[in-house]
Amino acid sequence: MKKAHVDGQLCIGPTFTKAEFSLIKKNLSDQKGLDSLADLLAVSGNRQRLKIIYLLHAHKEMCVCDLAECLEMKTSAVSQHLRKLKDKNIVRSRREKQTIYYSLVPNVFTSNLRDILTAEETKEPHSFMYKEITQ
Amino acid sequence: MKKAHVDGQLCIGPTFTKAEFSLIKKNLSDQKGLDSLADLLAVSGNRQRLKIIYLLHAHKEMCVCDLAECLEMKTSAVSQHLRKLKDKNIVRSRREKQTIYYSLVPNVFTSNLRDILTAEETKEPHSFMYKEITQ
DNA sequence: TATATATTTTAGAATGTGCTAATATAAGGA
DNA sequence: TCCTTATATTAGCACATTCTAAAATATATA
Repeated sequence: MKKAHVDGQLCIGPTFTKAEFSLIKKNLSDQKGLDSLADLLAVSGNRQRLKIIYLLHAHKEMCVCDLAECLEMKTSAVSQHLRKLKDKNIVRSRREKQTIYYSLVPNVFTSNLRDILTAEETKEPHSFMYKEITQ
Repeated sequence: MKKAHVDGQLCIGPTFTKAEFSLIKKNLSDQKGLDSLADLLAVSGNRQRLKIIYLLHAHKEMCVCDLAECLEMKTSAVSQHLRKLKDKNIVRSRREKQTIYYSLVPNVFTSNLRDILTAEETKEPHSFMYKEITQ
């Protein structure tokens, strides 16, 4: 089984053949959802935005200035975070008079997030995340 | 039910009382795992790093230059991504001669990621992420 | 209409991230 | 030992992100 030289760099370790690399690369580029998933994770993976997600998870819906008060942030900053969450279909909004209420969109991604948040609640810090599965 | 003025800003919409805000803020700061979870999501929420996670999910273990070849990146860049993933206990490494093999750490977080990646595989792009749950 | 409340948008500054190129470290083999 | 391979580290640049402050927009009410 002949090993493939990596393009610019030298690397002839105990790896894959050129044909195998081609297959792996093809399969990788076929996973069209990966980039979208990365974007969803990135938008959720901000401390303030995850707190927003948590608050909406815990309170069903909240307006911008409620969130600003809870997070001790300017409404302007909260609004910018909410726009990013809305762009990724993580939250939605409804208007009632001047007030705009935000809530989590019930989709597969937020449902996974809710599961993680529920499991995390009332637990020791980090216990959920870092506990290794030994099987 | 008297409404609370939000600190610097004016906001007396149909929101919570000061006492309720206190409780919500206290509960929020009690959720010690939120920041760690945000950090995990942020590290996973990078397109190249998620591809690394996907490749390790699909191939059990790979060395740095295998990953570099598949991702068409410099080994240096891959190595920097791997360090971030290792810092968050998402991947681990083992040495065999000069070669260092990386694999996913089997913990609750990576197990959730694997579930999402498995569900995403063989599906239409975006179908998994954006399909709304109507119940 | 004028004024107040609620939210959004924008510009700009500070900070963070991800890459390249160069260098360093580590292990194997001549 | 010297040279090659494999990986890691560092500095520095380009670009992205997040905040503040100010202005804009939208709605409600006197």
